[in-house]
Amino acid sequence: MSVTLADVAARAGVSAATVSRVLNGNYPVAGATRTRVLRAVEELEYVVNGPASALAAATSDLVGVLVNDVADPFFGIMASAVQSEMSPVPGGGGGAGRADGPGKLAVVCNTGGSPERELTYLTLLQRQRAAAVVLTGGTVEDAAHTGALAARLRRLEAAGTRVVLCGRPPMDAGDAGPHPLTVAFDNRGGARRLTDHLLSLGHRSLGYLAGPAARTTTRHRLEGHRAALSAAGLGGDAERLTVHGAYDRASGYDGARELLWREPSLTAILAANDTVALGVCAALRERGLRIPEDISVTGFDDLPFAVDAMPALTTVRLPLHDAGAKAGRLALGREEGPPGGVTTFRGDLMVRDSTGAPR
Amino acid sequence: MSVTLADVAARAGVSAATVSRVLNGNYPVAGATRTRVLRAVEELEYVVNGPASALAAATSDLVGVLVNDVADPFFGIMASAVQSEMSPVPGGGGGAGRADGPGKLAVVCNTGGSPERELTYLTLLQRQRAAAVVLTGGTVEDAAHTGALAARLRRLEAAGTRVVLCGRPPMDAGDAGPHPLTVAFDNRGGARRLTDHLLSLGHRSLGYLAGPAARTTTRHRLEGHRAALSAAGLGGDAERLTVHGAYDRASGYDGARELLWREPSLTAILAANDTVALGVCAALRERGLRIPEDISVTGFDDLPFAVDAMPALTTVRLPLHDAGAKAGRLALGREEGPPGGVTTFRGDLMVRDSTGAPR
DNA sequence: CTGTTAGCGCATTCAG
DNA sequence: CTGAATGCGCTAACAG
Repeated sequence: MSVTLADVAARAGVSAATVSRVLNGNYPVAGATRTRVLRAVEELEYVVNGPASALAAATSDLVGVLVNDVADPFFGIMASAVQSEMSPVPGGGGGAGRADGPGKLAVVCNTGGSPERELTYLTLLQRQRAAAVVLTGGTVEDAAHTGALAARLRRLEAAGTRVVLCGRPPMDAGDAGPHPLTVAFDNRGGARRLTDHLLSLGHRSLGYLAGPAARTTTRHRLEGHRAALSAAGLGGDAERLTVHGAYDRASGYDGARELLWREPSLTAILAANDTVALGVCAALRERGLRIPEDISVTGFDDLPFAVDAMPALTTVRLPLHDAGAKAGRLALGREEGPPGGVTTFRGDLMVRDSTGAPR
Repeated sequence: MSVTLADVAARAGVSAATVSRVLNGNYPVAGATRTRVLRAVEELEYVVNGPASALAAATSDLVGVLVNDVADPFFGIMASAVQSEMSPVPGGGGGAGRADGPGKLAVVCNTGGSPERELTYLTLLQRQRAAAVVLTGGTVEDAAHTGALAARLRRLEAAGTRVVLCGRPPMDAGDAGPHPLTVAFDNRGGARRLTDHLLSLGHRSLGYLAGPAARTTTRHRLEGHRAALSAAGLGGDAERLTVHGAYDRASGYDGARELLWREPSLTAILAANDTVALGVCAALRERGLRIPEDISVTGFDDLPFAVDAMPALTTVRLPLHDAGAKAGRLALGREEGPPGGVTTFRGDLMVRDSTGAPR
């Protein structure tokens, strides 16, 4: 049906082994036969059979990238960065031909934030004998899932698949669990700086719109916020002024209304991320409140649209691209991890127009 | 090294073939042995070897989704929709067990808009013997690339891979070329309605910020715009009032400045898409121009952030999710294409606050 | 319903 | 430097 190695070999008048060696370039082959083989490949429009090659070599060139939501730029940017490291010899200028084979195929898989789908994809990737897997974004904090995930990752690593966490806190799976290379964000510190900024502006009544409960990212950002509040002696009301919701615009809209209902004298609302902040702004606008004159609003992540929001959002900038790129390099083994295996990127406060002093 | 089918067979006291049949569920197996096999699979933590299975069965469960930019929600939304159709038995409620196997693995590949990378990925996917390939978004209109692409798609189809175009105009590769199933957007019509809207508001001096030249999407939107202009007898100045740029915010910013330089009396600027429109708004704001009092601005696509822009963007809504979902179903053969093979989605005008009558 | 027998297409020993 | 032989792990005919 399809043209195979043997066909190419016949056409070039050599053995299949030689063709294989030419194609993989990991073995000495005479220049003359080499060009002859390459010509045959061209003429026959031969394309390697990946499965067969993976079976024989016991490895594949697939790298899985798991994201909670491809449609969300937060993940899109990281995924894009991971993938940008997969091309053959990105920086390596010298020499002829490919050095690293034809490059890895980075495949992004959408888990929708569901633990089950995350596990399903990991199984699928393990079945494909993926070369590496990058898990991006926070995860659910649930004993059952954490255990299942740790088990699956252990098996993946045992099967030779490199596992890298990106934008997810380090795993602590006890003694024997896996401790994959990790690229983390300092969500706690970023949130703390954000709240401190508001406090220094004079705000004393702050509402917090948290992400879904039981997610690492949610918890860390909330902890940073609460730490700043406690340090300022404002910890008492924190619980009442926190509302949980999804990481989307609608949650911001609904959450702002709920917060204002609970405490009409709020002078600032901190949103779980930029997208949520947009929803907050919409609700506030609808209510006739001016930002930041009547109430300040903050986001988190500094996605590209944050600067174009109305008004431009004060937020915390996460180096999503850098983190993704580093994760990609770690996944390919192109870069060593630090001693502890964990690299942490800090988030910088970006002060813009959505925050100001309270009236 | 790894546990294989044979190991499971031995543990369950059956033959490898039986285990295979149980796992694939496409052949009758006695209930007793079935459970016995399943238990052995559990105990051994067995995971199918994808490459081996793909080699033997001459098919794989990979579906490739090519996008120009994963970090752009335009593509993220379509990719997410395609993938949402891949899960096992999405609607099929009845019965026990999976009906369709463990579901296809949709893999998103980032071409960065580069024709070469597009071809590279198609080769990679062909090598993986992908079950289907979905090409999203517009493409470069260049004889060389079009030819190479048509050739590669023909080979893919010959190799049994289903090819679907999504958000890309139908291919016309002459007689023998491939005519893949297509889900297209009526970019021309949408652009025309947008310009007509502005004209009916009274605008007579309109600037157009086009996307990269030689791209189908760019050309179609521009054609729609020009058609509306010509119908109103305003075609003469069109060339001078058109600036090309990338589909990003920076191009909007630079382009708006260029247009205003060329023609300070402009009362409206149409951007190639929403992201570009954000850049336009930023440039205008910087110049002290009010939107829409001094100048109207429009986007295209109606991405989620369009409604939260400053001011809310008048734009054309493209049913990105629906289109992606349909493409996914076509790719899986779950749905038949229409007679001609081409489904066209129209774009609806969304009038918001960024457009108004000229002074 | 189940076991046996052959390959799928390629990478890799081992000789030459 | 090159060819011949072997097996990767699984599925798909065939028989039973």
